[in-house]
Amino acid sequence: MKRNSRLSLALHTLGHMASDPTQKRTSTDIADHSSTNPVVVRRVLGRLKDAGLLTSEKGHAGGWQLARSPDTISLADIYLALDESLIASSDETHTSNCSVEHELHRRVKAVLADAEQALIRQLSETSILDVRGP
Amino acid sequence: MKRNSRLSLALHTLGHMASDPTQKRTSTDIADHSSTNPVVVRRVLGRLKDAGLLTSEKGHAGGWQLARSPDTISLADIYLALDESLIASSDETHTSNCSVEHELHRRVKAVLADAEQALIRQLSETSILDVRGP
DNA sequence: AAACACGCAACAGAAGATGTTACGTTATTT
DNA sequence: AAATAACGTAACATCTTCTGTTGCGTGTTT
Repeated sequence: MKRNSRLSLALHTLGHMASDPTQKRTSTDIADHSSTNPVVVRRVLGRLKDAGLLTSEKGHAGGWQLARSPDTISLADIYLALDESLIASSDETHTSNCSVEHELHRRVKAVLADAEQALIRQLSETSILDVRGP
Repeated sequence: MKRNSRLSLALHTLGHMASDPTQKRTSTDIADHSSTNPVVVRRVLGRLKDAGLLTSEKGHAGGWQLARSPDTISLADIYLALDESLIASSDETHTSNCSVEHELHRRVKAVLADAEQALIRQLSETSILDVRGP
C-alpha cells in the first residue's frame, strides 16, 4: 500500500461489502484481502463507522457490515468520512502584514477550495455499487 | 508550509507574475514572499519550466518569468506540470492470484482515475488571471 | 575579474502514515 | 463460568515523503 491507501482500502472493502451486504467481515479477513494489518483496517473503518456508513459488532460473532443500502453510499461519503482534503490546505494561518500578499493568499485558497468542491461533487455521483465485484 | 505546498507555492508565484508579467523575479525574492527557501523555489519552478510555463535566465540579471500570456495558463497546466496525482495511485502492481480481487482492484483504480480526470477538467477552466493580485 | 543567479547533488531534519504489539472490553460459545 | 473471538485503543517502531540546508558548478552581466 502506498499513497491514498486509506481511500483505496476503504473503496476496496466497501466494494466487497456491496456485493454481499448481509455478510459480516472481521478486520482480520479484510486485512488479509488487502495485504495489511487488522489494526490499520480498524483505524480506517472506524472513521467510516463514525460517519454512519458502517456498523461494527464486538464479541465472538462480531465484525463489520454496511450500515445502509449500498446504493445510498457514494464515494463522496467515503471521502468526507476519511477527512482527506486532498487539495485544499487545512487552515494555514498566513501571517503577512502585506495586504497584497494577504489578498493573493485568499484567492489561492479560494480556487483550491473550489476545485475540492468540484471533486466532491464528482465523487457524489458514484456509489459503491459501481465498484462492487461480480 | 504544509500539505500541497508545491501546488500552493506555484499558484502563489504565478499569481504574482500574472499581475506583472514583464517583471523578472529571482528565486530568492520568491522564497522571501513565500517564507521558504530559494532551492525549494527552484525545485518547484523547475518543473513548471520543463512544462513550458516559465522561463528562467541565469547570470547577473537573471530570474523567472512567465513563458506565455497568463490567460493561456490554466490551473490544470500547473497541476499536471507538478505531476501531483493527488487522487489516483501511481501504478501499484497488485499481485493477487484471485481474479475477483483483481477485478475489484481494477474498478477501484478506474473510479479514482475518473475522479482525477474530473478534477483536472475543473482546473482547466480557471486561469492564473483568476488568482492574480490587484 | 567580480558579482549574481540558476542547476543540481547530497544530506539532515520534520512530519505523516503504516506496521506491530499489547491490553482492555464485549459478546458468543461451550 | 470459562474460554474464545472480535473490536477499541494506546504506545511504539518503522518507513516514506517532503522540506530545509549547504555546497559547488555553470552561465551571464557589470
